[in-house]
Amino acid sequence: MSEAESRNFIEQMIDKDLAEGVYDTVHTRFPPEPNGYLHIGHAKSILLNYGLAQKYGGKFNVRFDDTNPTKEKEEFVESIKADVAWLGADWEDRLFFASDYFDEMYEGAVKLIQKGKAYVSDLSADEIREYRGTLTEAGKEDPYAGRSVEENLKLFEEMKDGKYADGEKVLRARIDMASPNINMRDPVIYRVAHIPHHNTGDKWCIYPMYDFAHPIEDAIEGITHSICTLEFEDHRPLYDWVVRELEYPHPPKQIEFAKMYLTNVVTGKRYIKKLVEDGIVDGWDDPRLVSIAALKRRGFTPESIRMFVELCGVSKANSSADYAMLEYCIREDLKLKRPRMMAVLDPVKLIIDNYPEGESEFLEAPNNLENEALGRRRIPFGRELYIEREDFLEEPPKKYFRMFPGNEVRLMNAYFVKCTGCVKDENGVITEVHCTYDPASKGGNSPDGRKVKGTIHWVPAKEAVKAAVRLYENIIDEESGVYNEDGSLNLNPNSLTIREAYLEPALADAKAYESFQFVRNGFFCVDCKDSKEGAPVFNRIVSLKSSFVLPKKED
RNA sequence: UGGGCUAUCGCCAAGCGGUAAGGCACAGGACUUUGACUCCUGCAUUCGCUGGUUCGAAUCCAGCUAGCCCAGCCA
Repeated sequence: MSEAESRNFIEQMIDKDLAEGVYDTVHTRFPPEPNGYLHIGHAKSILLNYGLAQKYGGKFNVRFDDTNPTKEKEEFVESIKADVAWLGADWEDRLFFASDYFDEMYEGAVKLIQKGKAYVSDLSADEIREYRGTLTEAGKEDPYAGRSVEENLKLFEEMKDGKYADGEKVLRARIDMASPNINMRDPVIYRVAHIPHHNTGDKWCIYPMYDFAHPIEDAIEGITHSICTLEFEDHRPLYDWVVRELEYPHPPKQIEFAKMYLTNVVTGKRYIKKLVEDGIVDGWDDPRLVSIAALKRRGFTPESIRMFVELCGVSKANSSADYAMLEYCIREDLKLKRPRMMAVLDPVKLIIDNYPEGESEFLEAPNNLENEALGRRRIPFGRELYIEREDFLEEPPKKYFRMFPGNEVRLMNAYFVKCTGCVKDENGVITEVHCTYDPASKGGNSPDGRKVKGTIHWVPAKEAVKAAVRLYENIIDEESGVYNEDGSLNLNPNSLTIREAYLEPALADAKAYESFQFVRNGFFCVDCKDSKEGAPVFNRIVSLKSSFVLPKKED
């Protein structure tokens, strides 16, 4: 890393801190609230924090920010752990819960009260809102702000002991009711909630608010750079206030960056919930979604997501990356490390008229031309094959290099064949394509050196295995954007196509999570949920780029 | 409308007073047992706008404009 590579703004800030001796190490964290599934946006935060720790030889924690038991669930703790681990962000032995620090947070609150920096208020939620003022008007002092330290101490302890009902009393930080920053107008830092907590059970009936808890969590863990998203910028003065008033010796520093999502994807919890409830998707891990679990099931690799995050960069400008960038990353990752097999998604029979009836043979083929380490395979070959329906055209347009009467093409890894015609049924649908082959061209090259322009893939008719193959498109209709005028989602009715495809026999035993490149049809992954032993179901991860498009028919 | 933040190619994004990196996308061309991959080539006289400072500005200053965030006892 001796190159003068450009550093993002966070790295520049860290460099400065290190150079000035503000910190002598880098310690980051990923602090999810266990209230839902992680998605691609979280992946950015995870990999950013983890990557920074790696880059600077520091540490990375995972910490569940579970300060609000009304929203959190144990099941999300497990799914989040699985997703972070899958992405490769290693927290080693540093997996924490904010709720483990409730004692220290309580002591912190007491300390603030003792310093006269916090007070118990009896105002209702509505009254607090009224007293807070508006964006343009200053707030008014809380009528309970004048309570003595002793009284506040006593009241706060009683809150802890369960003497008050939910909402009856709160603890507020005494800062500045006239601050232009609304977050500084005596924010509530503790509330009463008689709800069992997934981690602490019913030990507590008061819970700290994010703004008070988060800086303490960071300080306790020795976090140096607390990286969060832009909407917390206005909270930074409060963050700094807490670590200052609580007198932490090495206060952490909050740095904000812009979240970045993909264009035309849905990440909102309530929308996804509705898609699941309406049966439009088959769960939070439906391959059309961009939750980490969905991306994994679709066949994306951690490497591809890492590449994507790096490619996108980090900044403070709100932005939305093209889905094409993600697609590029997964193609890039998979193209050299996955076998390339032949699969026919829309089959039509090809009959080689001069191939002896009843005979067959095995042909050898490399699993990946550019990567010999992936080995070779043997494919059965015979008189009858299946080819892609679009690979034969009775009347080809210009620059069409595949099958048409009189044209010679190569059957990939097999022989040169010359198209002789086709057979149609009473409706004019092509049922068979006929050709003759050149036995001398075995392997795909003719000894006389003649060339063909087109190479097409095929599978043997008898030995081919049938399998369900699912093709995906964006679940959102891209033309009209994500939302309809009424706020509902603008769905693409063609987001899922299921095909009964013919595959090379070798593909019959593919295991869940295994992925392949189907020649010309894209990258596919064996679905981990719907596949059964010997009956894989394939999800298309991404298609291949194609510069050949049939000209549109003119009416 | 108070406060905070942002604005550089269709999409990301470098740039930090010395005369616009890179990637994706796109378009040409070469190569090819995947019309894929790979390889070349092209793609902002211009940095939201307007003024100012300067020999010199995307970078500094002033004033506009647009977008995002904040009035949870959510995070």
